[in-house]
Amino acid sequence: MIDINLLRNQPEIVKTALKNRQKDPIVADQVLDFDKSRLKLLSQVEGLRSEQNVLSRAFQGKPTESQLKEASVIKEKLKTLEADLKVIEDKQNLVLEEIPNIPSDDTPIGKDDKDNVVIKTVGEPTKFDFEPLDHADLGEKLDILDIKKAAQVSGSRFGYFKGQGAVLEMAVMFYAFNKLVKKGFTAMIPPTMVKSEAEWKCGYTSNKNLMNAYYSSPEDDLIFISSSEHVVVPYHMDEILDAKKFPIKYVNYSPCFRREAGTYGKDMKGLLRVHNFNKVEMNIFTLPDYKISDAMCLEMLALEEELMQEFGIPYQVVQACTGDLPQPNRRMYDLNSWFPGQKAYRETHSCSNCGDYQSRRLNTKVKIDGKNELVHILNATLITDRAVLAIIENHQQKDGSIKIPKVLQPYTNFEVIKPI
RNA sequence: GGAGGGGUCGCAUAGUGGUCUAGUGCGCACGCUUGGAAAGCGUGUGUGUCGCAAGGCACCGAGAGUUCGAAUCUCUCCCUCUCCGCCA
Repeated sequence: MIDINLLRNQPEIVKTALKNRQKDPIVADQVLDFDKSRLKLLSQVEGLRSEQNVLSRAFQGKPTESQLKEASVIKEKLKTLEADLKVIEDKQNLVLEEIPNIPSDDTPIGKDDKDNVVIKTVGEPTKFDFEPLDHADLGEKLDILDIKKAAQVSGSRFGYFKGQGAVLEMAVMFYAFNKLVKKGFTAMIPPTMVKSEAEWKCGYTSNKNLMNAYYSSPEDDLIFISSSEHVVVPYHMDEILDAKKFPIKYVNYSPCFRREAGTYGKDMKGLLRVHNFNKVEMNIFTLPDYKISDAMCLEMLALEEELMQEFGIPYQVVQACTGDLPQPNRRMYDLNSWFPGQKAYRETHSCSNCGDYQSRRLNTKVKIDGKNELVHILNATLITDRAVLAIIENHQQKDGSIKIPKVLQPYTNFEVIKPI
């Protein structure tokens, strides 16, 4: 949620942001209108409550008839005014929640992901002296991925990692996880279901379309996480953190669940777009200073890059434009890896600074010079299944085998996946 | 899933309808005292919100209700502890 004071004091900033993010700026005025009437009502209600309190304190023992009468009058007035206030508060919040975060100044302005800007290309698309296969074909030939069986058992957009494929998956996850633990991140394996309230505080579900993106169990009021961010970021809700311990860095491993509603027909071959995948994620809490948190965002990006370089995957770094920015983000980079089977760069990572957009509702603060300030919160992919697919495609050999990157070999205990 | 106990200011506790504008202890901060420290003594000590300010309002797990008035009574929910059941 954005700061209502920003909207009150500098509405133009919010309106420009809305425009750039392809939203109707009228919501800014709607909130301000509600805010005006709300404050008016609020001062009336508080005035009445004050009268009520004064009167109540004057009662010693039993109140007299006339005192009771006076109190009843106040009570009746309060009843209607409080109801009005509640209605207008709810209305205001509903619209306010829809306003996304203000993009950073250097975020390119654009309509959708087509306007994202490539800021870096590392390596060249892998060259082969044969026609490379995609991971689905390779996976079937080598018996390391089973998509057909998964379709029978669980439906479309699921997969089995099998045999050496399963070992490779675990090796990639654990290598990445351990790498950050060695760099001082706190390791986390969080719950994979979250109460709707905590999910709401993360700021994604105020965009109503997003509820469609999640699996949920309404009778239990639980939502399956689409990323460990949704349970690790609320880990510090309603806390005042110790400034001396900043930045607070977590590396989390978890399965992730996404309905992928509205993506019918897209990426139907292979396991690039699945309902259920594994991910190692970074979540960082920094002091509330964009200089600090934006620098941290770049540090996370560097870690993503380091890993992909170790795995020998060519990639591009893309800066998301205003139209492609998720609701809580002020800035986002995507890392797109080369997939020889598709002859295309595909998104494997993202890296975001959400500023105080999430901490405002989560009520996660830090005491600075005696004042409590909302912290900045960042999230970034370290590695997912998609990177495993990229390894499979980029390291395929003419004889149909797959070479395992050196850094992973101590974790897989094999150097190559050979055809059966 | 069943039975019972409990959730109060950083921590521990008191509080069972008006004296709670939440007391006390610990912790913390500052001061006095001291050669210095400890002890002792004194003062202070949360969050949010409205307001230029003075100050007001709200917050005792969350929400609703009863009442002139709720930490206190009622209802629903959440969390937690103990026991039983089930179970990796």
